[in-house]
Amino acid sequence: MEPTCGDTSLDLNVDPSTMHMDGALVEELRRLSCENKRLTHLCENYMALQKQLSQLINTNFDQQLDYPIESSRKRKAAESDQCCTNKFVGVSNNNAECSSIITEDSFKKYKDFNSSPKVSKFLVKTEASNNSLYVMDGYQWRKYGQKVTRDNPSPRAYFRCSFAPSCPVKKKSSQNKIKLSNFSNVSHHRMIIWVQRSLEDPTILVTTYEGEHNHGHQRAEISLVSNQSEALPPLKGSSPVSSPNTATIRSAVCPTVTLDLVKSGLVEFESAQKSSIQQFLVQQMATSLTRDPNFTTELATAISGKILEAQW
DNA sequence: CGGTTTTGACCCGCGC
DNA sequence: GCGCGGGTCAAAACCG
Repeated sequence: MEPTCGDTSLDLNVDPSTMHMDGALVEELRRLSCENKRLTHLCENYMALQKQLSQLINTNFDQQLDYPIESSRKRKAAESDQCCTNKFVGVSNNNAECSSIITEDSFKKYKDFNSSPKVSKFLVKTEASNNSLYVMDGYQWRKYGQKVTRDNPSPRAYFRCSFAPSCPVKKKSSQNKIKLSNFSNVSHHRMIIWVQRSLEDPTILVTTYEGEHNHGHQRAEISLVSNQSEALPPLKGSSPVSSPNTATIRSAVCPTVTLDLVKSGLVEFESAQKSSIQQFLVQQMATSLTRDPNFTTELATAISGKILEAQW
């Protein structure tokens, strides 16, 4: 499937002082130009193949997602609520040619069959070595249970949205536990998530959301995992969101950025968050690309090709 | 010390 | 009514 090609590594360590526009050099530049065109063509073919693959995967996921939700209670709810069930497929950018891949942290909504988000289902591609059930989607979740279900040996983890100004769900001292009856009054505010690994593909996390957030994102946690670095471990213990008025952007490479929401407010935070993420993504891509010796080689080849074209 | 995670126990709905 | 299985609770452990 992967197109085969010869050794494309080029020795561009040429001393400019020894550079003479003689026949040999022109011939070399012509060869490099041809090679560059061949690489470009190769890259286009690769992208086309990858597009086809992702379309194929999406088709398969659509078929797999048509199974009813496991619990009989859920099954009934799903039947009655079928029209408002969303099915999303989160697909990581698993381009092996890049030195960075975007993992579950930045999964995207791939399909939206209905505008009502009461029940949403995501498939999130994860690293094979990553066994955690954490899905970083910008919100902060508190795990409140884990269960091994009958039809899947992988445990299912249950999370609740742990922070919202209007959300009364809080864990207090042992004398002031939140009872189940408290939830019934605020059921429309309640946001529940459960996560389970797919039986067919253990690297895929099946993430189901129930309810709607009545607040903005509390935290944008984008993790770009390069070939050298590791995925961020789940946040344990004390949350980096030290107060309800702060939000933290973490990354494996960049230092932690904490935004003060006291003055700016949530709306401004949303835009600041987006621009921070965009800025971070650009920086991360640039860092990853410049760190890759193959990229610098290809860049030099492309530039020399352009120079050659201009000269002809 | 306060918040989060873990995990066994309990609750409750459903099918038989 | 009983058993099963999924969902949730809550005490203890853990962590920064």
